[in-house]
Amino acid sequence: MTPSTTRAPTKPTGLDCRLAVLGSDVRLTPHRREVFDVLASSTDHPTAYDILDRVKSRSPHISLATVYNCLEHLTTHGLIKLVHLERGQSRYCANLHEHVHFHCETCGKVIDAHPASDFDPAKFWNLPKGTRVTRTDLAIHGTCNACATQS
Amino acid sequence: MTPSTTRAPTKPTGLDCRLAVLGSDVRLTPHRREVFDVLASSTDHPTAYDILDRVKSRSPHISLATVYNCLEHLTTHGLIKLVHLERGQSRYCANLHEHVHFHCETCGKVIDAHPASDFDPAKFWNLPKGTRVTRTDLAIHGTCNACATQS
DNA sequence: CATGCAATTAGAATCATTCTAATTCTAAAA
DNA sequence: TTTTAGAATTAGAATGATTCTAATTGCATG
Repeated sequence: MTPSTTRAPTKPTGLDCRLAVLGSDVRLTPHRREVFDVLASSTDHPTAYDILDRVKSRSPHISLATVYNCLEHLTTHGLIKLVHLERGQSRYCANLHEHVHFHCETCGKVIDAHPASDFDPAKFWNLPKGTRVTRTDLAIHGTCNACATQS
Repeated sequence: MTPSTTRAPTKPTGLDCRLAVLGSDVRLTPHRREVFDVLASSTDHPTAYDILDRVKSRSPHISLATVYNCLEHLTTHGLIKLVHLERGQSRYCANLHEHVHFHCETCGKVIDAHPASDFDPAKFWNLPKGTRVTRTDLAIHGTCNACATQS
């Protein structure tokens, strides 16, 4: 597949779903919609494999490659967030509210935590002059209540 | 190699180097020492491959497996820190002072930023009751001054 | 209804890391 | 001082996660 010319993506019409985010128009094919819905209804920060498993109940023939493609598309269009807490599989998150991730190092659970007050972490650190900040990722590692009490 | 009994690690003596960190005594073999020294004199948050390249100038026969082993040992003993900013290779950091990582999404550079005032990020977030925090990782993503000005 | 590109797919390829089994080294026991 | 047990190191295989490739399918426009 070596296209000789490039053309703007087909405009979304008909069966396509659309979602307006950050002022841009994101085209959602059925698969992309399903991947997004699965993630939006998950609170456990699933991996690509987890998402494949869950989407399969509705679309049994979807492939891992398509899940990765959809996740990539959704991420670059700002509909979901990619989370890197440790080595190995990336995790995904559809919570677009300002939040941080608490990661339990015992059971591996990831919990969203929301700010107690409005707060810009970037203000607290001496960043070099001229630095432009686009996003901050705060990961808090430790032991969750369940693991802490049963030990 | 299937040891029938387990014995406490050999006590460091003679040629072994030692470093007292966080109250524990960390045994440093020559390779571990070299890996640590390379990292301590680097400010660019090198990957395991980067470290292998740099250590090779002193120990041409060191293997990637040994570099990983040394990094693992140094990490679990608190002498260095593991940094996950994006997909792919992990990065390592010997700066044990409280700091965060600024990651330039254009050139990939990683810059340490130190706190402007004393600050506990965990205080600003509503963590579930009973949560124990062991460490926090703050990654700030954006564009560094050099990349911002030349675009 | 034909055309062209986007989306999807299966499977191969790549990349990062960990594992395995053999070898070497070192410190303490004999 | 020699022996010896286990730790460290090694090369290369294996695994796991992700990306790439090439072929196919689906859809919207001409």
